[in-house]
Amino acid sequence: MRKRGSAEIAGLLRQDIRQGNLISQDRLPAERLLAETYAVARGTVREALNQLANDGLVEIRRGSGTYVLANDTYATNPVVENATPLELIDARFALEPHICRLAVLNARTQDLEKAEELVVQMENCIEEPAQFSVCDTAFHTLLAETTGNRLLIWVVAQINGVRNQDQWARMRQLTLNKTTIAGYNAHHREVFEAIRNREPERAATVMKQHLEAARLSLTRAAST
Amino acid sequence: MRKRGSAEIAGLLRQDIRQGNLISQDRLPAERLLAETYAVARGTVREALNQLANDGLVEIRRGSGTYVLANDTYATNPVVENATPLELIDARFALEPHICRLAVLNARTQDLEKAEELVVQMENCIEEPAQFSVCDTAFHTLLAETTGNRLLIWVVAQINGVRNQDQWARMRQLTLNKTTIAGYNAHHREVFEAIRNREPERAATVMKQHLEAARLSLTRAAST
DNA sequence: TAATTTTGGTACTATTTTGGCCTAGAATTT
DNA sequence: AAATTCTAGGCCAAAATAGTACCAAAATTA
Repeated sequence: MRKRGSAEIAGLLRQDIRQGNLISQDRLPAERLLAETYAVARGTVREALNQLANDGLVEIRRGSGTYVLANDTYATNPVVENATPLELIDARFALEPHICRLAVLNARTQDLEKAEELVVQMENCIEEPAQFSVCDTAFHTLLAETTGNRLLIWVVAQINGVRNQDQWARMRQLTLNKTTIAGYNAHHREVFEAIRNREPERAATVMKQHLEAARLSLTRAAST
Repeated sequence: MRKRGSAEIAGLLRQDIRQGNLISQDRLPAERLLAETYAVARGTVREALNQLANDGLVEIRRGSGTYVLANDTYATNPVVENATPLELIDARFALEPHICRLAVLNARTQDLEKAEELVVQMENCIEEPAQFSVCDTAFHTLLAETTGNRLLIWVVAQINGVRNQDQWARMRQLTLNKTTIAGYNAHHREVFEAIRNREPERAATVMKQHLEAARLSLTRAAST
């Protein structure tokens, strides 16, 4: 892991603001908390925040907190922010099966290694929904990256940004239990093996089944 | 004069900056680290960095690091702006067939009316590639809107926003002739009728054929 | 309202990181 | 053989960071 200085942290926060993960008038975590989460001294965080304030991205209020300012430069996207979990699943239903096909065509050895690593990691997360979720996102992101198509990579990144929303987190908590995680893991492994064996249509089909299962969990959770 | 190794490294870094892997205000790895990663002595790296600094690409700050400067020459636009026509087609290949399915499920009478209007309009554009192109975009956008999925609508809008004027416009000029427009029109009409008749799979299949044809035109044009 | 907690502001020192500079020797080109 | 470039290492000074403590403004709570 690369050593992170204030410039890196400022960059990370800038990216979050640009992508709309942090929207106007949101309050950033306290400096001491940011320092802890980035495993960095508070002074470093302060330096990063001052850079952002200089750029007019945030406003720092003594005793209160640091707030994201409205900015015309980085147009935030209310549509993406407000997407419902069901809209999200539909979008993934559109994208990911074909992403699987393209991944089959472009997967290199190192991609397969990374993918298998993630699959194994997820299989060890049956009791830990939160960590499973992180790996799950990483897995689907990796598939997009494997396509080598920058446009698709970007689109998936945007959509993944939505998954960090409150509503999504709540739904996830409702739907992710031992049984569903085990089911998802079986899907993930099958997708991985289809890609490794260079079977594009099978990979796409399994991904469809995977998403269909996810959609079912969602609608079932929503109706209770 | 011996071929300078430092020039090679300067070239590699220059490429990273140009491609946007390193963007404005990013800090380059430390000289000692760069030396290690490029398997080269530190002095060589320093020589390379001084070349870049002379070219005004980076700023070297003693005790701090080497930073990428903002530069207008290498436009560091978002990925979307720089997507190639082929990446674009692949992305549409992923999205639009499923969008057709969802459109079938959600199409209201007024959506069908608008779609038919656009189909007719395109059929009158056989001699006018430019106007055909506008209607074509509108048609595909309408399909996305018909799904009612705001996330998909947004994604398609972003993809349609791909400028990359030069490359894209050139490709369009190369590929859009009377014959191809006529072919596309047949596809569009068939998609429209599949949606009107509530046949989701047929709509998706025809859309795939449509995009396959578009991809073929592209690759054929690119190889000439 | 008053007390408490939280939050940013500031100061200070010790440590680490980083670029600047130098040298001697090996490798390559002319 | 001469000249140039690269390697490898050490040392210096500038800058950034870690870590700590305390202050003041704002927010929260009793």
